Amino acid sequence: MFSKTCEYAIRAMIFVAHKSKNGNRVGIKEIAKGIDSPEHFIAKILQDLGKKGFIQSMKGPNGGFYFESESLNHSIADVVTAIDGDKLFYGCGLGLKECSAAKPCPIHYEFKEIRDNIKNMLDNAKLAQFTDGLTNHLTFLTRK
Amino acid sequence: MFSKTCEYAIRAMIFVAHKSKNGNRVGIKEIAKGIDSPEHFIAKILQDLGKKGFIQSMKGPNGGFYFESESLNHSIADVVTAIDGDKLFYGCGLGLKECSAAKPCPIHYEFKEIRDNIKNMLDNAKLAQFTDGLTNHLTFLTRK
DNA sequence: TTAATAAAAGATATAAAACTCTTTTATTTA
DNA sequence: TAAATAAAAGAGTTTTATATCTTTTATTAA
Repeated sequence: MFSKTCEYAIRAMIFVAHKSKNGNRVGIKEIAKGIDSPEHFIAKILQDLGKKGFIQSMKGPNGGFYFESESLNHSIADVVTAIDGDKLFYGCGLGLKECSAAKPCPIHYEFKEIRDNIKNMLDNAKLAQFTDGLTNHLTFLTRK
Repeated sequence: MFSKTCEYAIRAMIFVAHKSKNGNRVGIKEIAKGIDSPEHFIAKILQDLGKKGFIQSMKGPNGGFYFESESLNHSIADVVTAIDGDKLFYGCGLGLKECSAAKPCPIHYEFKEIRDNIKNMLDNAKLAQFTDGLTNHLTFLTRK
């Protein structure tokens, strides 16, 4: 469904949202460990998301990644779009460049329903809402 | 959602189902043109699906790909599973190896709904049902 | 039974995604 | 202001997916 890069991105964003609740900044090593991802790889991804304004960061001692409160209101769909683009939400299921009600592929209508369903779900999934589950150990981001 | 290989596979299967209705066999060149894919690449894919019993073929003059009637009853889900595996239907949305109600990732329940939805739709989409749309020019497999 | 046809198979090439390593820059604190 | 810290940036490697080219095998029809 998502690229591996995007999976790491979502995991990292939720992890940082969770860990930086109290105003702390979270270092890249802690993030990499916390979501079980290659350190330099997730660093690149977060730098990219940082440039795009989805997450904040600061260099130096006590530096790390964190969220300004507005950023916490971003949705998983925002992250997906930033990393993988919007093909998942608007692209043809069979990969045709042009596919619409005007010139539908064979499974166009079945797919449109699914895509709308996915978009709807991911639009309504805000980063902030996933922190409590982690805090209360009801949900998990690693398998260790 | 699907790999490119899988997109080509679905397009080819529907195309052959459509073209071989009358008992004709469809050559690989015609298929490649008909679904706008690299010839040798789709050949490999169909050979693979042939070995797995999802499509039939015959060599030599008047040879090509075709369907025995039972094969036409296969679903798009069958094709997807044969090519991409069942990660889409059962895998974790965030790529965790182990993710279940017992140890859910943060978005587990939201995702389960979507996955079930996708599986249900693709299970119920049989190859045979997409041929009429092509015959009646209500649906399309290329953009030419 | 030979020539033509078309899929099967094998080997190779290219491109994209995933991942790693090294150097630089910003920030803090002693 | 110097040393330590941690992200940013740049360059490179590895792996996987996608695509191409060549040879072989099965089938048909003349």
